[in-house]
Amino acid sequence: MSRIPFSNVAERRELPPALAISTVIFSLRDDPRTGRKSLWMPLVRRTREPFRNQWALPGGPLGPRDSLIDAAAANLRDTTGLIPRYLEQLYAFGHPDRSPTRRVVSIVYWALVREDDAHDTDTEATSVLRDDPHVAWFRADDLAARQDLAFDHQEIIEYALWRLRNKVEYGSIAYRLLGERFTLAQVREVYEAVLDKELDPANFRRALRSATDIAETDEFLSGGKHRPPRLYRYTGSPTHRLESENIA
Amino acid sequence: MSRIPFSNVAERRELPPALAISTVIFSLRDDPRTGRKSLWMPLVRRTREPFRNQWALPGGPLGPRDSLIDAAAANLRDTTGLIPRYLEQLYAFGHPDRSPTRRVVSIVYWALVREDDAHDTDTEATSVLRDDPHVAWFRADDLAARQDLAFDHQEIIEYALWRLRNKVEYGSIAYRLLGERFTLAQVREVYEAVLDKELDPANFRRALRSATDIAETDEFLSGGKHRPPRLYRYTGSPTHRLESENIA
DNA sequence: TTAGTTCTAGTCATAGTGACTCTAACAAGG
DNA sequence: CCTTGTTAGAGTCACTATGACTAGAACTAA
Repeated sequence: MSRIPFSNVAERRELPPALAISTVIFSLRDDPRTGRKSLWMPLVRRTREPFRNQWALPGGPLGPRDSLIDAAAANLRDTTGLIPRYLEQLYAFGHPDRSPTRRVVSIVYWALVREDDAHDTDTEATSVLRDDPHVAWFRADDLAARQDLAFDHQEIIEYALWRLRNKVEYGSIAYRLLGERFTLAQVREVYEAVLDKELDPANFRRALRSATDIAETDEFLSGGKHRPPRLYRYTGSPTHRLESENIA
Repeated sequence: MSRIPFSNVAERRELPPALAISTVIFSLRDDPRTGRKSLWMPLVRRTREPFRNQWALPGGPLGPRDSLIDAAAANLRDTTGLIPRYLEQLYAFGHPDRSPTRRVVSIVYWALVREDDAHDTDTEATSVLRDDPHVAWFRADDLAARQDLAFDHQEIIEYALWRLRNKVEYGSIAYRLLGERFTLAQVREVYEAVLDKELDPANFRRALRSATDIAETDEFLSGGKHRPPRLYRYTGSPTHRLESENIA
């Protein structure tokens, strides 16, 4: 690893572009504002220039022996402690001026994390330095409107949100944000959070029951102050287009 | 540009990954086999190792001042002479072993070219060396099954074909593969070629007329041995998600 | 003038969907 | 024990989208 000194930014820009991997992480959380569930994501605070102390997507360099998705998963674990249930390539961002120093091309992945997994990590991360946390969670909708994020990360988040909302296979998305067993109402909550609109429970139920990748179990979820709903499980295959992508 | 000598492949692999841009180009052509139109794409013959003399996707390095899409367009013009009507990022391929020499991460774009534009270039390219052409056109379906392409380009083509067939906005795709004015039957030919199945003319007509991004003109296409069909034009906006992407 | 072709309009049955109603099955509180 | 509140889950109705099909319109070629 030889570091070559350059006198100014212009010269650094003529270097071959550096390659970085970043990840947009989605999880589901209770939203104190609306009372419903909504989409949240963790950002990390930058410790170095440029954009020191500003919030950024977790990311890092590409290891010499890692595939792109492995690099994304490894980095995600190192920076946030999270292990995603889903990981898919989002887009490669490479505008020449997206980094003020040397040119960086970022291959961005997007990940889905279960609510339980995410909450564990959250407390763990904030317990280190509660006043100045290294990782913090934000409402996805808020971030898409903020202007103080590092690099072009606000634009990336905006695009990730768009992709999530225009994803065709919502079935698998809901499953990966929930646990092994779930009620149809929970799936509906996922849809409502992602699409940001209320759905008719009866019609939604009818649609889901005609979906092939969800099967009913013999278990029911008791404890609510109402009729116990039946639990369902995901039966669709975890594989996707492009083998070895995504995560079980 | 200093070239550092390395004794073996293993050491080269520890270098930072090189970045390359490649493009999968689709165009529409008469298919002598089926008699209908089908999807074709041009490949270039490699002049250097590795995979010397084998067919590969057109591609090249990323210029220091070009955006990713500009690099794709520039390279596409230089290697094949083609100017695409549509250009969108497909995927970033970065498996550690996809190149036998040093590690290469390829950001791949996919392009749509009009039949007229493509045919000009074809004759131009083959006229240079008719026996051993630099560029040649292949049926997309055939390529997706071939095993003798350079690098992982067969896999990339397979994925590009899958993406094209699962594209939601077919309207704009048909428009970009055709000219400014087109008949509804021509649009149907595009759909039939892409989806690889026959469509009912009357039903297809009904569906297209309810689409908002196609408007009828006062012109008709005469010359056929049948009732002259009306000509239509595309009125949808060329802009897409991610500004400055795609091409007018 | 006739035959052959495609364009174009229309019908009919069916599948899917949004809005809505109603009953079932629990918990909580008197 | 019984009422009330809540959500689960089944079902109805109207409307829309779509596949299969029929038939007339408008051209060319012979």
